[in-house]
Amino acid sequence: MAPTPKSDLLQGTLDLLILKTLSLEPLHGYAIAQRIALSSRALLQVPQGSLYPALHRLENKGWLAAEWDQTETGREAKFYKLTRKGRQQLEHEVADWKRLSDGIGFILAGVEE
Amino acid sequence: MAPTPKSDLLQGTLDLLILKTLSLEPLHGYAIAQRIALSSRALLQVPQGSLYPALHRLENKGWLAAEWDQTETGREAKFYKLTRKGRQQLEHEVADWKRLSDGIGFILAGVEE
DNA sequence: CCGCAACACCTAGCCTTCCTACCTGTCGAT
DNA sequence: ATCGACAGGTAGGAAGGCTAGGTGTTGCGG
Repeated sequence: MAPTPKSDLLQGTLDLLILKTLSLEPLHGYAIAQRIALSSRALLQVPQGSLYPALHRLENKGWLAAEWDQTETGREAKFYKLTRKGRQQLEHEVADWKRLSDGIGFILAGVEE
Repeated sequence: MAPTPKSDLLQGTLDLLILKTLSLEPLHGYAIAQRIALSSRALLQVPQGSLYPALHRLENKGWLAAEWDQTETGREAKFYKLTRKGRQQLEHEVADWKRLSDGIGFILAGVEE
């Protein structure tokens, strides 16, 4: 079978990925997905059916602000950018991720004391 | 503020933690939670209400086998051990974790290209 | 002797988040 | 004229974890 590009990321990481991606520059939804795929070196891919609801969710929580604008190619698209709260949330999520990632790292390494 | 013991791990990682912990030696449920806390250096803590249902789930999938026995202190406890299928699943989950972890690592590092 | 903490197991019910599978519409190239 | 990439979206369901409760035992401090 084909190398199975594998979608399926872990619950909870999607917010982190979106927030981090938008912390560099505002982007529209479609571009966010591309950017995530690109900068994760194709390890992670976000399906549209996960992405758009997530964007709405994050916007409702006040972490993102949306605005219609034009892409470089002259199309209408909804651009999202981080709010102040979103930036704080990002820091928070990065810390959480690090804790989890370190914790699992220890366990997988079999490092005991 | 106190170091915030923080529970809340990500969905999907619990199976990995249990499988890995049991790959070293069979343990009963209560001890699994302690072992995870210990070998993650207290970064991760699994509440009982997450642990026991997870053990049943993994057993139903055929990844664990359970057996009543006595603890060192002479109490009855249900000991779980990995099945062959469980070991395969562990490998699988480790690979998935690595992919995710690397992917997010790239993105957080801002490594592009 | 009483009570409480640690040991050890369990369930119900809710909540969140994600995925699959759809749908709409535009633009450019073939 | 049609097809793929671009760009947005929804509906429905499944999965998995958390909170909050519950049972019973053992051992220790007061």
